[in-house]
Amino acid sequence: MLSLTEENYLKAIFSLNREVAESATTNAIAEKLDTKASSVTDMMKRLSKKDLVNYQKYQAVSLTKKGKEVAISIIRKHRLWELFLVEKLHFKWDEVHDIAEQLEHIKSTQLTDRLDAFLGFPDQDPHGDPIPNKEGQFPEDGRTTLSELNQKTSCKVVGVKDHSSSFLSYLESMDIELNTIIQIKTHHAFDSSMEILIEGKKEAHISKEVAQNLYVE
Amino acid sequence: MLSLTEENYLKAIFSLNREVAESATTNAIAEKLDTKASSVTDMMKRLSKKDLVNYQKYQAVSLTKKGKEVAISIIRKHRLWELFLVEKLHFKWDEVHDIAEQLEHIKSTQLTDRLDAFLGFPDQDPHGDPIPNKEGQFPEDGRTTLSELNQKTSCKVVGVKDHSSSFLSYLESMDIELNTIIQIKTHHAFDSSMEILIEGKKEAHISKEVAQNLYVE
DNA sequence: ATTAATTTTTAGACTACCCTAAAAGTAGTG
DNA sequence: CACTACTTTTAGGGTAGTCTAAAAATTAAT
Ligand SMILES: [Mn+2]
Ligand SMILES: [Mn+2]
Ligand SMILES: [Mn+2]
Ligand SMILES: [Mn+2]
Repeated sequence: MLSLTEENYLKAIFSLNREVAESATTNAIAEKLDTKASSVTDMMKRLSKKDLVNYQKYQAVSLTKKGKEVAISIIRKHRLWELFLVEKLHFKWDEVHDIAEQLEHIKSTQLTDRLDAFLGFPDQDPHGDPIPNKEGQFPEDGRTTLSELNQKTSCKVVGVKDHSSSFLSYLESMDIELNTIIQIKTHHAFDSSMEILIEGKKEAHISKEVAQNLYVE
Repeated sequence: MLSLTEENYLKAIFSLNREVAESATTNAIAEKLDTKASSVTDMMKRLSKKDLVNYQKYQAVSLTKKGKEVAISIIRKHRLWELFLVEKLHFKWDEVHDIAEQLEHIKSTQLTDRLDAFLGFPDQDPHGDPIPNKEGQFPEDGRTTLSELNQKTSCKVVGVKDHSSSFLSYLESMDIELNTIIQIKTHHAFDSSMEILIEGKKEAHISKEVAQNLYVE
């Protein structure tokens, strides 16, 4: 049985290596988990002994098959709980992450699977992130960001890339949420910023950074 | 912020003192939490320093106001989650306790209150136990056990006193569950056992112990 | 009132996890 | 190749929580 701490390390390594291969270095992991490099080294030795990570001194670490399975199951639980909180308990999408950080560690396969069924076997969480199924497979995700679209096109918000509370509440303040319709009026070439129309009502100017972090279709 | 371990100690002390006053001795607590007396002594010192228990060497321990509040909030969460598991995720009543033991430690007042609302502000868990409200008050509970009733009377099962998995699955095997109708045919005086009719269909003989652990009305 | 049995506490040690400071390894630069 | 900057590991120590074995206190019995 793994501890909450071990599970968090595995999840951190998984997400680092998902973004950029070979990027799960001691320092990167420490940063992500808000701990110190020496603590990471310590933990890598223990996880390695349990055959959860491939660790060699001074080298970036990777997950073993077993480690990957655990990480994915934590992510699955995290996202299912987030969806539950939003859909059933009416939380807003920027309020659920911290609670899900706790709920993701509840150990009961039955519970996870029944929650999955209760939610109708969803394949996206409230932030538009893919929810892996019982077998650990991620649903296909051919998502486009707003920044990839041309002028005069119209689209619907289906997710965010950046999940930070600051970004989410910025969106909230702009009245942008899941399923909001956005029309691109102008796409400035020089700084990639945009003039947009939100829900056909409100005009706004958004920066390149914002456009790159909004998934649309 | 309290640790899971501290919370479990508080809950154990609360339930010991609920049943019999002055009964939260070092040994009793150790037994309840499946640990050793020396560990309990150690923890009592720490909880005492945090003003959660009143502890004096060699004496039974009691909870302070603060300690009682924490214990009740854990119990509230435990019972709300149990009800959620049964009502919404269709678990059986003998399957939910262990999962609720984990869920009761999730820290978010908002979550608890919204779960409460989602379930319609219930005042009983799936085992018929009272669920304290947001203010920590237990709903009035004037429950009767089957053993208190006379011959030729009829009643409905509304809860159990003993929550052990073994008792619950014994009931399951007898087709006795929440809301089952039971008619008492004979109440033997010498051993307090009973001949009963379950749901008007099935006859059965039950012992005093069973009758004393079934709440009915 | 002694002695015996039982309960509780202390002493000392262990694991998981974390930290700081110092040592060692790796990489980049002239 | 030597020097520097940076990363990682080691050494040593801290806290929370646990355990066993022994000492001390309490309770029960003679
Ligand atoms: Mn999240
Ligand atoms: Mn986590
Ligand atoms: Mn329970
Ligand atoms: Mn518990």
